[in-house]
Amino acid sequence: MSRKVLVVDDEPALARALAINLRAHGWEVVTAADGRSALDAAATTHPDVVVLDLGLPDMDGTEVLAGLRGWTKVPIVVLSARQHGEDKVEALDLGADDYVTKPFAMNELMARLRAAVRRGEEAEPALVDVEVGSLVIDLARKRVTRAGVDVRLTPTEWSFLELLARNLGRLVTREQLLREVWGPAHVGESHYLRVYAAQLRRKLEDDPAHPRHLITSPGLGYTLEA
Amino acid sequence: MSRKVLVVDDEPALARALAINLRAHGWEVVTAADGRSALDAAATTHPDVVVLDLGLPDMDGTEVLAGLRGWTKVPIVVLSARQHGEDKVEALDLGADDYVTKPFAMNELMARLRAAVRRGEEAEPALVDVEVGSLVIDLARKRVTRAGVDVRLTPTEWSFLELLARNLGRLVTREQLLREVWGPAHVGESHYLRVYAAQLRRKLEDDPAHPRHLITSPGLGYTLEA
DNA sequence: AGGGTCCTTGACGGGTCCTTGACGGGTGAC
DNA sequence: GTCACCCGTCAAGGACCCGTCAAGGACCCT
Repeated sequence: MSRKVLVVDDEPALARALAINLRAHGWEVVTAADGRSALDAAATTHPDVVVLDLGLPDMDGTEVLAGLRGWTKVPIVVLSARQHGEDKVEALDLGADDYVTKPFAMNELMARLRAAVRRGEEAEPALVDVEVGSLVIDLARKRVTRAGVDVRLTPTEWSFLELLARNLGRLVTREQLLREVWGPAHVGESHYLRVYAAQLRRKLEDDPAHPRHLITSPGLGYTLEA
Repeated sequence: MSRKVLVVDDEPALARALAINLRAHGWEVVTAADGRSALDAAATTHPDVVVLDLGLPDMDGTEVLAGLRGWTKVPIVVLSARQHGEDKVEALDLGADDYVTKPFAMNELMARLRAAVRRGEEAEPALVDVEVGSLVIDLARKRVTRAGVDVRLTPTEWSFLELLARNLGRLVTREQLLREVWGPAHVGESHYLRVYAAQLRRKLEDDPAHPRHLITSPGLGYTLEA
C-alpha cells in the first residue's frame, strides 16, 4: 500500500497541521519548506503525491511545478491563497493535477489526495514482473512460470516467494519472513522456513540440492538472486 | 485533433453557454440533460472527458458518476452549486477527477478540462467489451452473451463477474471480491465466493466441472482468463 | 396476498495444504 | 574427537478449503 505524501509549504504552522492530519489518516509524510529542498525531497523519497503551496520564499511555485514535471508524473495538488486570477489556469496547464484554494476543509483535501493517488496508480502500475534466470514472477497475477510453463504454488509458498521477489538481491531476514508470511506470533519458528525453502527449491530450481537462486544465509535469512 | 466533451446539465441556458464556449475553443460537444441519456451518450459517443452537473432531474448525480465509473475511466469533472459539505468528498471518492463549484470562471473550467484530458490520455483506453472465449461481457450495459445469446445474471452474479472482468487475467483476491461485492463487513465469509463461482460457472462455462475461464487459486482468489 | 426471484446458510464429500515430528549431514567451537 | 547447532529432507495426520446440492426466508412485483 503506497501512500507517501510530500508537503511543500513555507508556513510552519500550516505544514505541521497538515502533517498531523495526514499522519492521522495513515499517510507517511515528508515535508519541505522551500522549492529547492522540495525538488531534492521528491527526487530522494519518491512520494506518491505532492501537496505544493505556490507561495514559497526562494522560487516561484510554478517553477517547482515545472521542475517536478520535468522528470516525474507524480500527482501534484497545488495549494494557494490566491482565489482568482490566472494562477489556477497556469498551474493546471503546467501539469498540476488539482488546485485547492485556502482556506480549505481538511477532509476535502484528503479526498482530493486520495483521488490523485488513485489516478497515479492507474497510470503507472507498480512493479509487475520479476525475472530470475528462467523464472518469471508475475506479482500482479500472483503467478510463476519456469521456462514458460506455469508452476503451481500454494498460498504460503507464494507468500514466501513474493516477499523474496520484492526484495530481489537483498537479504530477507528470518524474522521478516516469519512475521510477514506466518504472522508476528510465529517469529522464532524457523523450521517453517526450512520446509518451505525446500519446497520452493524443488519447484523452482534446476538442481534443488544446489540452489542458484534461493540462497540461504545461515543464521540470517534467505535471498533471491538473479 | 478535436477533443470530444460530454456536457451533462439540465439547465438549458448553462448547457448552451458551455457548448458555445467549448466549441469556440475547438471542442466537439455532446450534451445530455438527464442521467439516463448521459449514460447512453457516454456509451455510444466515447467522449474524452465528461462535465457532469450533480443536480439532475431523474437521478442523483452520484449515481451517474458511479454508473460511468463502472466501465470507463474517462475523466469526469463535476460541476455543482453546493459550495461546501460532503458532496465534494463523496464525488471525488466515487471517482470524479475534479470538482468545480458554481459560479466558475470559464477559463478555469477550460484549464481543468485540459488537465483532465491530459491525464486521461496517459491512462489506458476505456474498457467496454471484455471478450473471453465465446463470452462477451458488456460493462457499459451490464450484459453478458455466450456464443451470441443473452445470459441472465442476478445482480450479485453480475457484480462478481464485473470485478473479475475489469481485472481480466489478474488474480482478484478473496478479500477484494468480498469487500466490493458484499461489503467490508463480510470479508472472511468465503463461502459466498464458492457458491457464486459455481453458479457463474454453471451459466458461463462449457464444462462447469472443468472451468477454463473462471479459475480458482486456492487460498488466494479467482481469475478470469481469456 | 401470492408467486417468483434471489440471497443466505447449512451439510457433506473430496482433495489440498499446513503443521509437526524425526533423522541425517555439515560446520564450527571447545 | 565430540558436541552443539543449524540446515535440508521426508513423511503423516489433521485442519482447512473447495465445489456441490438444497432448503429456508427475505424481498419485489403484480
